[in-house]
Amino acid sequence: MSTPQHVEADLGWALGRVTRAHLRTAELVVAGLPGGPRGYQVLVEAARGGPGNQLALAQKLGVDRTVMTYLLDELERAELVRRQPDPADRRARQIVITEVGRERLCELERKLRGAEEELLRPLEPAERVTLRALLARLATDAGGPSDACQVAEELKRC
Amino acid sequence: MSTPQHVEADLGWALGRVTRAHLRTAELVVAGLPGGPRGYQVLVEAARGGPGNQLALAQKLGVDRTVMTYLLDELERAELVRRQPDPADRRARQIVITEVGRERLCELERKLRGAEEELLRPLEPAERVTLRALLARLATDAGGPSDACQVAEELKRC
DNA sequence: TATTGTTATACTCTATAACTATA
DNA sequence: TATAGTTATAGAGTATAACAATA
Repeated sequence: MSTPQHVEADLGWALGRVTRAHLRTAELVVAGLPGGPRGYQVLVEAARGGPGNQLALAQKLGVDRTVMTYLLDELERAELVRRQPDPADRRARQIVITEVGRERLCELERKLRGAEEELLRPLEPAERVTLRALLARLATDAGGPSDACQVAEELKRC
Repeated sequence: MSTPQHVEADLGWALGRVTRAHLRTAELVVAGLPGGPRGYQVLVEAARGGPGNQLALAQKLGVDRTVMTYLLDELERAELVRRQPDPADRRARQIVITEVGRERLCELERKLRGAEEELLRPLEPAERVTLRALLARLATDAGGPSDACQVAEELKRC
Protein backbone atom coordinates (compact mmCIF):
# COMPACT_ATOMS: atom_id res chain seq x y z
CA MET A 1 0.00 0.00 0.00
CA SER A 2 1.17 3.48 -0.76
CA THR A 3 -0.46 5.39 2.09
CA PRO A 4 1.55 5.70 5.30
CA GLN A 5 0.73 3.60 8.34
CA HIS A 6 0.09 6.63 10.48
CA VAL A 7 -2.52 8.20 8.22
CA GLU A 8 -4.77 9.45 10.98
CA ALA A 9 -1.90 11.02 12.83
CA ASP A 10 -0.53 12.95 9.89
CA LEU A 11 -2.66 16.05 9.85
CA GLY A 12 -0.46 17.94 7.41
CA TRP A 13 -0.66 15.16 4.87
CA ALA A 14 -4.46 14.98 5.05
CA LEU A 15 -4.90 18.74 4.98
CA GLY A 16 -2.66 18.98 1.95
CA ARG A 17 -4.43 16.30 0.01
CA VAL A 18 -7.92 17.59 0.76
CA THR A 19 -6.96 21.17 0.01
CA ARG A 20 -5.33 20.18 -3.24
CA ALA A 21 -8.31 18.12 -4.29
CA HIS A 22 -10.49 21.13 -3.66
CA LEU A 23 -8.12 23.42 -5.52
CA ARG A 24 -8.10 21.17 -8.54
CA THR A 25 -11.83 21.49 -9.06
CA ALA A 26 -11.93 25.14 -8.00
CA GLU A 27 -9.26 26.03 -10.54
CA LEU A 28 -11.21 24.28 -13.25
CA VAL A 29 -14.21 26.43 -12.35
CA VAL A 30 -12.30 29.72 -12.54
CA ALA A 31 -10.13 28.60 -15.45
CA GLY A 32 -11.60 31.03 -17.97
CA LEU A 33 -11.51 33.99 -15.60
CA PRO A 34 -8.68 36.55 -16.05
CA GLY A 35 -6.23 36.02 -13.21
CA GLY A 36 -7.73 32.65 -12.34
CA PRO A 37 -8.41 32.04 -8.64
CA ARG A 38 -6.89 35.38 -7.75
CA GLY A 39 -9.19 37.18 -10.13
CA TYR A 40 -12.10 35.49 -8.42
CA GLN A 41 -10.97 36.84 -5.06
CA VAL A 42 -10.85 40.33 -6.47
CA LEU A 43 -14.40 39.98 -7.74
CA VAL A 44 -15.53 38.80 -4.31
CA GLU A 45 -13.96 41.79 -2.58
CA ALA A 46 -15.17 44.23 -5.20
CA ALA A 47 -18.71 42.90 -4.92
CA ARG A 48 -18.53 43.19 -1.15
CA GLY A 49 -17.45 46.81 -1.61
CA GLY A 50 -14.98 46.51 1.23
CA PRO A 51 -11.41 47.77 0.72
CA GLY A 52 -11.80 50.33 -2.00
CA ASN A 53 -8.37 51.03 -3.38
CA GLN A 54 -5.76 48.81 -4.99
CA LEU A 55 -3.31 48.79 -2.12
CA ALA A 56 -5.86 47.68 0.46
CA LEU A 57 -7.08 45.04 -1.95
CA ALA A 58 -3.55 43.77 -2.53
CA GLN A 59 -2.87 43.55 1.19
CA LYS A 60 -6.14 41.76 1.80
CA LEU A 61 -5.25 39.19 -0.83
CA GLY A 62 -1.66 39.00 0.33
CA VAL A 63 -0.08 39.94 -3.00
CA ASP A 64 2.30 42.67 -4.04
CA ARG A 65 0.76 45.93 -5.22
CA THR A 66 2.54 45.59 -8.57
CA VAL A 67 0.87 42.23 -9.08
CA MET A 68 -2.46 43.88 -8.35
CA THR A 69 -1.85 46.35 -11.17
CA TYR A 70 -1.42 43.59 -13.75
CA LEU A 71 -4.34 41.63 -12.30
CA LEU A 72 -6.68 44.63 -12.51
CA ASP A 73 -5.47 45.40 -16.03
CA GLU A 74 -6.76 42.00 -17.09
CA LEU A 75 -10.02 42.20 -15.18
CA GLU A 76 -10.74 45.69 -16.47
CA ARG A 77 -10.00 44.62 -20.04
CA ALA A 78 -12.61 41.88 -19.58
CA GLU A 79 -15.03 44.54 -18.25
CA LEU A 80 -15.49 42.71 -14.97
CA VAL A 81 -14.31 45.59 -12.77
CA ARG A 82 -13.62 49.30 -13.20
CA ARG A 83 -10.98 51.63 -11.76
CA GLN A 84 -12.78 54.68 -10.42
CA PRO A 85 -11.00 57.82 -9.23
CA ASP A 86 -11.45 58.27 -5.50
CA PRO A 87 -12.97 61.74 -4.98
CA ALA A 88 -11.43 61.90 -1.50
CA ASP A 89 -7.87 61.04 -2.62
CA ARG A 90 -6.90 61.65 -6.19
CA ARG A 91 -3.93 59.29 -5.96
CA ALA A 92 -6.15 56.30 -5.26
CA ARG A 93 -8.46 54.27 -7.49
CA GLN A 94 -11.57 52.58 -6.19
CA ILE A 95 -12.22 49.13 -7.60
CA VAL A 96 -15.88 48.58 -8.39
CA ILE A 97 -17.50 45.53 -9.90
CA THR A 98 -19.46 45.89 -13.13
CA GLU A 99 -22.82 44.36 -13.92
CA VAL A 100 -21.09 41.77 -16.09
CA GLY A 101 -18.68 41.05 -13.26
CA ARG A 102 -21.49 40.55 -10.81
CA GLU A 103 -23.21 38.06 -13.08
CA ARG A 104 -19.96 36.21 -13.66
CA LEU A 105 -19.28 36.09 -9.93
CA CYS A 106 -22.73 34.73 -9.24
CA GLU A 107 -22.23 31.94 -11.74
CA LEU A 108 -18.80 31.12 -10.32
CA GLU A 109 -20.09 30.90 -6.76
CA ARG A 110 -22.83 28.55 -7.82
CA LYS A 111 -20.30 26.25 -9.48
CA LEU A 112 -17.92 26.46 -6.54
CA ARG A 113 -20.67 25.41 -4.15
CA GLY A 114 -21.19 22.41 -6.38
CA ALA A 115 -17.49 21.59 -6.23
CA GLU A 116 -17.58 21.73 -2.43
CA GLU A 117 -20.45 19.31 -2.31
CA GLU A 118 -18.55 16.98 -4.59
CA LEU A 119 -15.52 17.13 -2.33
CA LEU A 120 -17.55 16.24 0.76
CA ARG A 121 -19.43 13.43 -0.93
CA PRO A 122 -17.53 10.66 0.91
CA LEU A 123 -18.90 11.96 4.23
CA GLU A 124 -22.34 11.54 5.76
CA PRO A 125 -24.48 14.71 5.86
CA ALA A 126 -23.99 15.12 9.60
CA GLU A 127 -20.25 14.65 9.23
CA ARG A 128 -20.11 17.34 6.56
CA VAL A 129 -21.69 19.80 8.94
CA THR A 130 -19.21 18.83 11.65
CA LEU A 131 -16.21 19.22 9.37
CA ARG A 132 -17.35 22.59 8.08
CA ALA A 133 -17.89 23.83 11.62
CA LEU A 134 -14.55 22.62 12.95
CA LEU A 135 -12.62 24.05 10.01
CA ALA A 136 -14.47 27.33 10.30
CA ARG A 137 -13.49 27.62 13.95
CA LEU A 138 -9.86 26.93 13.21
CA ALA A 139 -9.95 29.32 10.27
CA THR A 140 -11.36 32.24 12.25
CA ASP A 141 -8.67 31.73 14.89
CA ALA A 142 -5.85 31.59 12.36
CA GLY A 143 -4.05 34.85 11.64
CA GLY A 144 -2.69 36.34 8.45
CA PRO A 145 -4.29 37.68 5.26
CA SER A 146 -7.77 36.39 4.72
CA ASP A 147 -7.60 34.96 1.23
CA ALA A 148 -7.30 31.36 0.30
CA CYS A 149 -5.05 31.83 -2.70
CA GLN A 150 -1.82 32.34 -0.89
CA VAL A 151 -2.06 28.88 0.55
CA ALA A 152 -1.40 27.61 -2.91
CA GLU A 153 1.74 29.69 -3.11
CA GLU A 154 3.15 28.28 0.05
CA LEU A 155 2.02 24.76 -0.59
CA LYS A 156 3.93 24.91 -3.84
CA ARG A 157 7.29 24.76 -2.19
CA CYS A 158 6.43 21.62 -0.22
CA MET B 1 -16.08 42.79 10.79
CA SER B 2 -13.84 41.45 8.11
CA THR B 3 -15.01 37.83 7.99
CA PRO B 4 -17.83 37.02 5.61
CA GLN B 5 -21.31 36.38 6.90
CA HIS B 6 -21.44 32.90 5.46
CA VAL B 7 -18.31 31.63 7.17
CA GLU B 8 -19.63 28.19 7.89
CA ALA B 9 -20.77 27.71 4.34
CA ASP B 10 -17.49 28.67 2.70
CA LEU B 11 -15.49 25.48 2.87
CA GLY B 12 -12.82 26.63 0.45
CA TRP B 13 -12.11 29.72 2.48
CA ALA B 14 -11.76 27.75 5.73
CA LEU B 15 -9.67 25.04 4.13
CA GLY B 16 -7.35 27.62 2.64
CA ARG B 17 -6.84 29.51 5.86
CA VAL B 18 -6.25 26.43 7.96
CA THR B 19 -3.89 24.91 5.44
CA ARG B 20 -1.95 28.13 5.12
CA ALA B 21 -1.69 28.51 8.87
CA HIS B 22 -0.29 25.01 9.02
CA LEU B 23 2.09 25.68 6.16
CA ARG B 24 3.43 28.80 7.80
CA THR B 25 4.60 26.92 10.86
CA ALA B 26 5.68 23.87 8.90
CA GLU B 27 7.84 25.99 6.61
CA LEU B 28 9.47 27.58 9.61
CA VAL B 29 10.34 24.13 10.89
CA VAL B 30 11.95 23.00 7.62
CA ALA B 31 13.42 26.42 6.85
CA GLY B 32 17.05 25.35 7.26
CA LEU B 33 16.62 22.16 5.27
CA PRO B 34 17.90 22.11 1.68
CA GLY B 35 14.87 22.20 -0.59
CA GLY B 36 12.58 23.24 2.26
CA PRO B 37 9.30 21.35 2.52
CA ARG B 38 10.10 19.39 -0.62
CA GLY B 39 13.41 18.27 0.80
CA TYR B 40 11.55 17.01 3.82
CA GLN B 41 9.29 14.88 1.63
CA VAL B 42 12.32 13.34 -0.03
CA LEU B 43 13.76 12.44 3.36
CA VAL B 44 10.48 10.82 4.35
CA GLU B 45 10.38 8.69 1.21
CA ALA B 46 14.06 7.82 1.42
CA ALA B 47 13.68 6.75 5.04
CA ARG B 48 10.70 4.63 4.11
CA GLY B 49 12.84 3.00 1.43
CA GLY B 50 9.93 2.97 -0.97
CA PRO B 51 10.44 4.21 -4.54
CA GLY B 52 14.14 3.73 -5.07
CA ASN B 53 15.11 5.75 -8.10
CA GLN B 54 14.83 9.45 -8.88
CA LEU B 55 12.06 9.19 -11.43
CA ALA B 56 9.74 7.24 -9.15
CA LEU B 57 10.50 9.67 -6.37
CA ALA B 58 9.73 12.66 -8.59
CA GLN B 59 6.42 11.16 -9.69
CA LYS B 60 5.46 10.36 -6.11
CA LEU B 61 6.10 13.95 -5.09
CA GLY B 62 4.48 15.32 -8.22
CA VAL B 63 7.52 17.25 -9.46
CA ASP B 64 9.45 17.20 -12.71
CA ARG B 65 12.44 14.86 -12.88
CA THR B 66 14.73 17.80 -13.63
CA VAL B 67 13.63 19.47 -10.43
CA MET B 68 14.43 16.26 -8.59
CA THR B 69 18.00 16.42 -9.90
CA TYR B 70 18.61 19.87 -8.40
CA LEU B 71 16.82 18.90 -5.19
CA LEU B 72 18.97 15.82 -4.72
CA ASP B 73 22.12 17.79 -5.53
CA GLU B 74 21.38 19.99 -2.54
CA LEU B 75 20.42 17.17 -0.22
CA GLU B 76 23.48 15.16 -1.18
CA ARG B 77 25.75 18.15 -0.66
CA ALA B 78 24.33 18.42 2.87
CA GLU B 79 25.04 14.68 3.31
CA LEU B 80 21.40 13.92 4.09
CA VAL B 81 20.93 11.41 1.25
CA ARG B 82 23.18 9.51 -1.14
CA ARG B 83 22.81 8.51 -4.79
CA GLN B 84 23.65 4.83 -5.06
CA PRO B 85 24.05 2.99 -8.38
CA ASP B 86 21.29 0.45 -8.85
CA PRO B 87 22.98 -2.93 -9.42
CA ALA B 88 19.97 -4.12 -11.41
CA ASP B 89 19.89 -1.12 -13.79
CA ARG B 90 23.02 0.91 -14.28
CA ARG B 91 21.06 3.88 -15.63
CA ALA B 92 19.18 4.35 -12.35
CA ARG B 93 20.28 5.74 -9.00
CA GLN B 94 18.80 4.57 -5.71
CA ILE B 95 18.23 7.32 -3.18
CA VAL B 96 19.17 6.24 0.34
CA ILE B 97 19.04 8.28 3.51
CA THR B 98 22.24 8.76 5.52
CA GLU B 99 22.62 8.50 9.26
CA VAL B 100 22.73 12.29 9.49
CA GLY B 101 19.63 12.47 7.33
CA ARG B 102 17.78 10.06 9.57
CA GLU B 103 18.59 12.08 12.67
CA ARG B 104 17.55 15.30 10.95
CA LEU B 105 14.29 13.74 9.83
CA CYS B 106 13.56 12.51 13.33
CA GLU B 107 14.04 15.99 14.73
CA LEU B 108 11.87 17.53 12.00
CA GLU B 109 9.03 15.11 12.61
CA ARG B 110 9.07 15.85 16.31
CA LYS B 111 8.81 19.59 15.63
CA LEU B 112 6.12 19.10 13.00
CA ARG B 113 4.01 17.13 15.45
CA GLY B 114 4.36 20.07 17.82
CA ALA B 115 3.20 22.45 15.10
CA GLU B 116 0.14 20.30 14.45
CA GLU B 117 -0.80 20.38 18.10
CA GLU B 118 -0.43 24.14 18.08
CA LEU B 119 -2.72 24.42 15.08
CA LEU B 120 -5.43 22.34 16.74
CA ARG B 121 -5.20 24.12 20.07
CA PRO B 122 -8.50 26.03 19.60
CA LEU B 123 -10.36 22.69 19.51
CA GLU B 124 -11.30 20.37 22.35
CA PRO B 125 -9.37 17.07 22.47
CA ALA B 126 -12.37 15.10 21.26
CA GLU B 127 -12.90 17.56 18.43
CA ARG B 128 -9.29 17.22 17.34
CA VAL B 129 -9.72 13.48 17.00
CA THR B 130 -12.89 14.02 14.99
CA LEU B 131 -11.28 16.52 12.64
CA ARG B 132 -8.24 14.32 12.04
CA ALA B 133 -10.46 11.36 11.27
CA LEU B 134 -12.75 13.23 8.88
CA LEU B 135 -9.86 14.81 7.01
CA ALA B 136 -8.08 11.47 6.79
CA ARG B 137 -11.14 9.89 5.22
CA LEU B 138 -11.47 12.64 2.64
CA ALA B 139 -7.74 12.50 1.97
CA THR B 140 -7.64 8.79 1.30
CA ASP B 141 -10.55 9.14 -1.13
CA ALA B 142 -8.94 12.01 -3.00
CA GLY B 143 -6.89 11.17 -6.07
CA GLY B 144 -3.62 12.50 -7.40
CA PRO B 145 0.03 12.39 -6.26
CA SER B 146 0.38 11.78 -2.55
CA ASP B 147 2.53 14.67 -1.46
CA ALA B 148 1.32 17.74 0.36
CA CYS B 149 3.76 20.14 -1.23
CA GLN B 150 1.94 20.53 -4.50
CA VAL B 151 -1.04 21.98 -2.70
CA ALA B 152 1.14 24.95 -1.90
CA GLU B 153 1.93 25.38 -5.57
CA GLU B 154 -1.68 25.47 -6.58
CA LEU B 155 -2.81 27.56 -3.65
CA LYS B 156 -0.32 30.18 -4.72
CA ARG B 157 -2.27 31.15 -7.77
CA CYS B 158 -5.47 31.81 -5.81
C1' DT C 1 8.46 63.80 3.13
C1' DA C 2 5.21 59.97 2.55
C1' DT C 3 1.85 57.39 -0.27
C1' DT C 4 -0.85 55.48 -4.51
C1' DG C 5 -0.26 53.53 -8.65
C1' DT C 6 2.56 52.39 -12.80
C1' DT C 7 6.46 50.73 -15.36
C1' DA C 8 10.86 48.49 -16.20
C1' DT C 9 13.99 45.25 -14.56
C1' DA C 10 15.90 41.37 -12.05
C1' DC C 11 15.20 37.16 -9.72
C1' DT C 12 13.21 32.57 -8.62
C1' DC C 13 11.13 28.58 -9.90
C1' DT C 14 9.58 25.36 -13.17
C1' DA C 15 9.30 23.02 -17.52
C1' DT C 16 11.21 21.94 -22.34
C1' DA C 17 14.77 20.21 -25.19
C1' DA C 18 19.00 18.21 -26.15
C1' DC C 19 22.48 15.14 -24.58
C1' DT C 20 24.92 10.83 -22.38
C1' DA C 21 24.67 6.30 -20.71
C1' DT C 22 22.47 2.42 -20.43
C1' DA C 23 18.55 -1.00 -21.56
C1' DT D 1 13.97 2.32 -29.93
C1' DA D 2 13.04 3.58 -25.20
C1' DT D 3 14.40 5.00 -20.50
C1' DA D 4 17.23 7.25 -16.25
C1' DG D 5 19.60 11.05 -15.33
C1' DT D 6 21.94 15.46 -16.38
C1' DT D 7 22.53 20.00 -18.30
C1' DA D 8 21.31 24.28 -20.70
C1' DT D 9 17.74 27.21 -21.94
C1' DA D 10 13.41 29.39 -22.06
C1' DG D 11 9.29 30.48 -19.85
C1' DA D 12 5.97 31.92 -16.08
C1' DG D 13 5.36 34.45 -11.89
C1' DT D 14 6.96 37.42 -8.44
C1' DA D 15 9.42 41.08 -6.21
C1' DT D 16 12.58 45.27 -6.38
C1' DA D 17 13.53 49.83 -7.86
C1' DA D 18 12.64 54.01 -10.08
C1' DC D 19 9.18 57.10 -11.48
C1' DA D 20 4.83 60.38 -11.73
C1' DA D 21 1.07 62.29 -9.35
C1' DT D 22 -0.84 63.60 -5.15
C1' DA D 23 -1.12 64.09 -0.09
